Amino acid sequence: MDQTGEMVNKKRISESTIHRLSLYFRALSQLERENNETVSSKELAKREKLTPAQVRKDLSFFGSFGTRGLGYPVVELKNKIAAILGIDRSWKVALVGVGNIGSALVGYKEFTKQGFQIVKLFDNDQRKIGSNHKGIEVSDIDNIKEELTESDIELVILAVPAAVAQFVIDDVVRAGVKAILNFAPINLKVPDDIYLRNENMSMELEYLSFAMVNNHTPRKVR
Amino acid sequence: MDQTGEMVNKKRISESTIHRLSLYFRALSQLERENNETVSSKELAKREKLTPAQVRKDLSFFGSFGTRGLGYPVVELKNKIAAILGIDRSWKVALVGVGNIGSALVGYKEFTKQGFQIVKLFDNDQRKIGSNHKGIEVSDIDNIKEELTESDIELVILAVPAAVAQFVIDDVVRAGVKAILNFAPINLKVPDDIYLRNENMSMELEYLSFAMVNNHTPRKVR
DNA sequence: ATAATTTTGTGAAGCATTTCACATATTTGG
DNA sequence: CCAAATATGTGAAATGCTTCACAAAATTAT
Repeated sequence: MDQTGEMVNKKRISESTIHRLSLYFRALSQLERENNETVSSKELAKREKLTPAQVRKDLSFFGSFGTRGLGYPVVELKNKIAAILGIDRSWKVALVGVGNIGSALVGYKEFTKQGFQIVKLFDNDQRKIGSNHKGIEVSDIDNIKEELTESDIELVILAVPAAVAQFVIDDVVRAGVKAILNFAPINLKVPDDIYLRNENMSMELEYLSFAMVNNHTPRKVR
Repeated sequence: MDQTGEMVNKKRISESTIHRLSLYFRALSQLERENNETVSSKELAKREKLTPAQVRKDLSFFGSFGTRGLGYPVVELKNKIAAILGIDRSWKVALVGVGNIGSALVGYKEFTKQGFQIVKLFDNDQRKIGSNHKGIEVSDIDNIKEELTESDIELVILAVPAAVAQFVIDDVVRAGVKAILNFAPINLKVPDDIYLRNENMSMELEYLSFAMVNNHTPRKVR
C-alpha cells in the first residue's frame, strides 16, 4: 500500500508462488504443532523440497516477515499466509454432483480444515434428492439457480459428468457465483469475470506414465 | 539418437508441456467422436484455451505430425500422443487406503479410460480387509510389501491419512514400485529414483480463495 | 496450371521465473 | 562489548517458457 492506502504496484504474483504459499502454510502448521518458535527459509525449503532463495523471494512479494539472523516467526507467518490466501475466514461451498467423486469430497477433512465448508449439495438423481450426506440434504439440481442465488454461497465445486458440466456451470454462473472448482475432464466456457480452476486427477497419473516410459529425469514434485 | 545409439540431446521436456499433452489427448478424443479427420493448431488451441503457437511448439518437441495447409490427422495424432504419454498400454495399479478418497478412486472411470487399472486394494482397517470394492478384495496393508513384490504392479496410488503416509510409502518403495501418486497432504521422502507426484485438492480451492480475496486478474485455467 | 489461401514447423525475440550472491541486520558466543 | 555466525531481503544474472513472425509446404479456388 502507498500513502493513499491504495494497493499500488501490485506485482503480478505467479500461480506457482500462490501454490507454494499453500505448501508453506502446510509446513508452518506442522512446525507449529512441533512447537517451533521460528523457522529459517532453509528449513522451510527443505520441508517442501524447494530452495531457500525461492522461499525468501516468494514471501518478499508480500512483505518482510523475517528477522535476519533468526528466521521467520512460525505462528505469525502462518497467519499472514492464511490472510494472503484468504483462508483466515470460512467459505461457504456448494457441491454439485453427489456421485463417486462428489461423495468423497463431502467428507474430505482437508477442505474443512482450510475453512471451506460444504453447506449445500445438489444432484439430479431422484434417488439421491432428499437423502442425507454427512448431515446435508441433497437438493434437486433443477433448482440450483434459485437456491444458489438466495444463498450466501461464493464457491461451487463441480463433480458432475463431463456431458452435463457445461449446462450445470451455466446455471451456477447465472446464480452469481464467481469461483468454481471443476472436476469434470472438459474445458468449460465461462465469462471472463469468473474464476474457474480445473482439477484433473488423471493428469498426474499420465505424468507418471510419461516419466516411466521416457525415463524422464526431472522428478521435482508438484 | 546419435551414431552411438544413445539418446543424445534429449531436450528437457517441461512439466507444462506434458500436462498439455494430456489436454491435447482429451481434445483429440472428443474430435474423433465428432468424426473430424483433421484439426488445426488453431482449433486445438481454442478447445483447451491455449495458443496455436503453443500447440505447435509442444508437438514439435516430439516430431512433425501435421500437414501444412491442412492440419493434424486427428486419430493418428491422438495415437502418437498416447504413445508419448505411455497410455497406449494398460498399467496395473494398486490403491492403498480405501477410505473417503480411496473408495471414490476405485470407481473413477477416467483412470480406466486412460488405461490405469486398479487391480489391488490395501487397507489397515479390519472391517474393510476381505471386503469387496467394485470386484476387488481389500488386502491387509501389513502384507503390502510382500504382495506388491510378487505382483506386476508398477504404479501405486496412496490415499491414506498423512500421519501414516510415510510408513506406507516406505514399504511401497521397498517392494520395488517406482511410481507413486500421493493424495496425502504431506511431503513424503523417497529415494531419487522414485517418481512421486502429489495430488493436493485443497491447493486449487486455496487458489480460488486467493483470487477472490485479491481480485487476482490472471485467470488462466490449469 | 496458376494464384491465393491455409497452416505447419521453427529460429529468434520477448517475458517470466528461478537462482545467485551479497549487503545488511540480528543473534549468539566468548 | 566485540567478533563470529546466522539468515533475511533483493537487485542482477541465469535459466526456462511462451509468443512472434515468417519461410516452406500443402491445399483450395479459379
